[in-house]
This record gives sequence, C-alpha cells and structure tokens, in this order.
Amino acid sequence: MPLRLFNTLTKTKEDFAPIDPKKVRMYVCGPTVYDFAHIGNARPAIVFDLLYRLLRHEYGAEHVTYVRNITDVDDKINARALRDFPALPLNDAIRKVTETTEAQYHADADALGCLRPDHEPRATAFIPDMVKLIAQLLARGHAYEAGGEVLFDTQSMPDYGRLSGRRLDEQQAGARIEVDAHKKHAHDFVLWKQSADNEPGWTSPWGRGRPGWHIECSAMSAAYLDKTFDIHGGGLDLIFPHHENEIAQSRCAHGTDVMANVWMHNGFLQVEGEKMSKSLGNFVTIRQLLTEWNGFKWPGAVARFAMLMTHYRQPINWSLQRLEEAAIALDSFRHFSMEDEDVLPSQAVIEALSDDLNTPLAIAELHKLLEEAKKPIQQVGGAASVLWATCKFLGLDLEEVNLNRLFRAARDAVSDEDIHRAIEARKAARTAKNFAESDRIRDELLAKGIVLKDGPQGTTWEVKR
RNA sequence: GGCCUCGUGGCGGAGUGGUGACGCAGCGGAUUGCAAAUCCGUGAACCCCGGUUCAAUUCCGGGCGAGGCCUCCA
Repeated sequence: MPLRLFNTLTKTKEDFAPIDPKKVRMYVCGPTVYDFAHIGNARPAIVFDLLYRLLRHEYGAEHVTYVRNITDVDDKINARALRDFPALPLNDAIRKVTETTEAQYHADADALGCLRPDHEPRATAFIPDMVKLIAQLLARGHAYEAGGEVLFDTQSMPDYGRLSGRRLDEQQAGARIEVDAHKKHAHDFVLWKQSADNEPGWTSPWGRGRPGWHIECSAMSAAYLDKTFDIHGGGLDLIFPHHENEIAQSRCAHGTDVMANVWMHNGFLQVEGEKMSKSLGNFVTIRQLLTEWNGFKWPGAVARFAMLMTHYRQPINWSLQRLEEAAIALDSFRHFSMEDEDVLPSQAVIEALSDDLNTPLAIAELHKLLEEAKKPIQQVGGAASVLWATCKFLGLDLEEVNLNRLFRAARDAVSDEDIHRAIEARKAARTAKNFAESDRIRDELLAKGIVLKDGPQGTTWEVKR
C-alpha cells in the first residue's frame, strides 16, 4: 500500500511520491526557545517523528532528511532575557535563555521517544541567508522599504493566500486591526526590522536590524532542502500567517511554483475540556508531565501513546483518564512482549500508518498482536516478538512503563520487606485455614494500596490502580 | 464578518453507500477458601431536518451544537 498523506494545500489525501525518488526531504517548524515546551508543542514533535520513522522504514534511513529549526531570535526571547537576567549584557542574557531552553527541549523530546532530526539549524546562524533572500525579493519587486522596515508586498503575488484559503480581495483590511500606515496592504508582513540599541541586531543593507519571523524558515529550509522539497509540517495555527508567508517568500524569491509539495498540520490540544492557556492556569509542560502531574510521574512513552490514541488531525482533550488508559495498555504490551532485535515491525501497523498516519487503527493492530502474544505457547519470532519490535518502531519505550512503579510512587511507600513479611504471615494463616486472619492481612495491605494475587506459583502483589 | 475543522455506545476512538473496528469501564460465567489477576462470553452508539439512491452513519443542502484561525500561539 502506498503512503498517503493529507495535504492542506489540496485538502485531500494524496499518494506520496518524493520529488527525488531516492530522497525524501521534510521540514517542520520547531520551537521558539524562550520557555518550557508544553504538551501542545509535544504534539508536532511526536507526530512528525512518527512520520520520519515511517519514511525511514519505507525509503531507508539514509534516504530521508528531516530538518526542524530552532528559533532563537524573537522578541519574546528578548523580553525573557531582560526579565530573568537583568544584570547580564543583553547578548549574554539571550544566549543564556536560548541555550537552557534548547537543552530542555531536547531532553523533553528525547523522553517522548523522538529521534533527533538530521539537522536542527538555529536562526541566528542563518542571518546572511535571510539577508540574501530579502535582497532577492526586493530585486524581483516583491518587497519594499517603508517606515524603517522591509516589507513583503503581498499584492505582488497573484495567488497569495492559497494555502489558507484567504484571498486578499476578500479580506476586510483593517476590519479588526489597525493597519500600519506604512503598509501598502494590511497583509504585508515584515521581512526585516530595525533594532534599537537594546535589541539584538545584525548589520544589513537596511541598517542594523533583525529578521521577521517568517523569513527564518524560508532561509533554513532552502539551505538544507533546496528551493522545492517534499513535506512541510507544523501546527494548525501556523497555516496562517506563518506558512502562507513562508510560501510567498520562498516562491517569489526563487521564482518557483511550489515551496513544498505536501503541507501537513497537526490538530490542537485542550486540557480537561478547556483551551490550554496561561491565563486559565491549565498550562501543562512536558517537564511537568515527566516529573509530576495529577499526582503521577508519567513516563514519556505514556504521554506519547496518549497522544497517538487520537489521529493527528483531530483535536485532543488531554486528561488524567487518557493517560491512565495509555499506561494500562503499554503495561500489558510490556508484560506480554518479547525482546527480539531480528524481527520486523507488524506489516498491519505499517499499513495503518501509511494511510495518513492512522495511529488509532495502528493501536487496534497492537491489541490484536497482544491477544496473540497472550496465548500460552509463544514461538521465537512470533506475536510477542512482533509486538515488541512494533512498539520499538513506534518509538514507545516499554521498559520505562511499569504500573507498579507508576502508581506506587504516588502513594505512601510500603517497603518490599514489609510486603514480603505480610505475605509470609498470610501464607501461614492460610495453611492453617485461618482465613479470617489471612483476609485481615490482605485487607491491611489493600488499605495501603497493595493488591495480593494468589497464583499457581504462589502469591504476588501489585499496586492498586 | 471571512476562512477551516468537527459532532459515532458511559468514556476514549477508527471506519464505511448495504448486517457499526478496537481500547477502557460494565454485565454473565470459569477459576479462587473468598478475592485479585487471568480466561471465555456479552449488552450498548453513527446531532436534527430535507434531498440523491433499491439502500446513507457514510454523498449533497439546510439547521443546531463544539472548536480553531484571521492578534508572530503547536
């Protein structure tokens, strides 16, 4: 089955075919490094990591190039630097903010089971490319200088707005926002703006300044993937204006018909039924999830699985129940799977993913494998092995998911010795048919959150769910 | 106002022009000293109104409802 992907440009699922049959090139908008990444940021990281894994599987790891940028020049970063490190010189303060945030982002993405992209360019390393691109746009008549800025002239591009379905003539200019007087059209956007002395800046033909947000991605994608490439991804909210403007810049500067063939966008997250926002106080960072959220320390694999339970274009309502369900599923996968490096991932799962990353269907296939793996007689390379290999392929680290550990850490710890002693005492009582006593011991442990299970090999225990 | 999604059992969540996956929870049974776990089995849903069709949850139109973007927010 060929890989099919939903393309925002055409609003249909299309068969995927790379421009160069031997090389797939993908670009995804990465984080602006000024604060901890939240679970909304985690979604594109996970979704496109999964696509990356699928592409590597189909085309070979050496034939896929995945670029995810790091935006380290941004007014929010400046503000954060001034707030957190007022004593440092601005550039040092900025570096402090960007470097620590970037390290945190990497730690978070690693914990979520995301492979590192092949390239993670930082915007500040590509200022000369951006300047060149802007000069090209000016030379071709797609940009103009006004009010100390260089602006993109949206009216110079006949099909501006195609990705988002916003045609310039249909937009009510200034309907909701005051149009800057120096703009020729309300949708014209900044390519380069001047910097004050207390702002970071680079020299350019238009004075000391800094790039607009959109030009970064145009410059960095071209640097690694050329003028036209295969897949461009990001969150739904980036369709307009960010991606629309990227397309305008890249196509007009390079004189090409398309920037990327396939544009993919992931849906948004809500938390317990409400929009996630700082003002509502329901902001959940990845860091929080991994250290403590709702009383539990969630393994990254649980968060990843909870994310994949829903198709990437659908909205997700992030909730405790969702995470618990994910943890329960992964725990049984871990329990019944068998490590085997020589086995390939399930073909049924690959096919589910090949249909526009249908992860819910892929998960249903995992459950089918689980059913097989539960059967008493397991062959080497059988269902239990395939289950293991498939989870690994999906980036789910089963080893770190252990319900006992997860649930127990949240409760008052009872030492293993205490439990062991209680089990022995109960065993003696049961042998003597003193069931009142044995039940008393069992209830006592239950009150502490420990559940006993009598099996053919004796008594084992688990943390109560 | 413009543009774009979405509305499936108690919850999560695929899919399809013709008896509606899968998971969690529930229920019944086996098992157990009683339980837990496990195993076997099982009830339960396609927002409303029109239209197209032999047939619509699936296609088209309208309505109602939820959400997003148009404010450098994934």
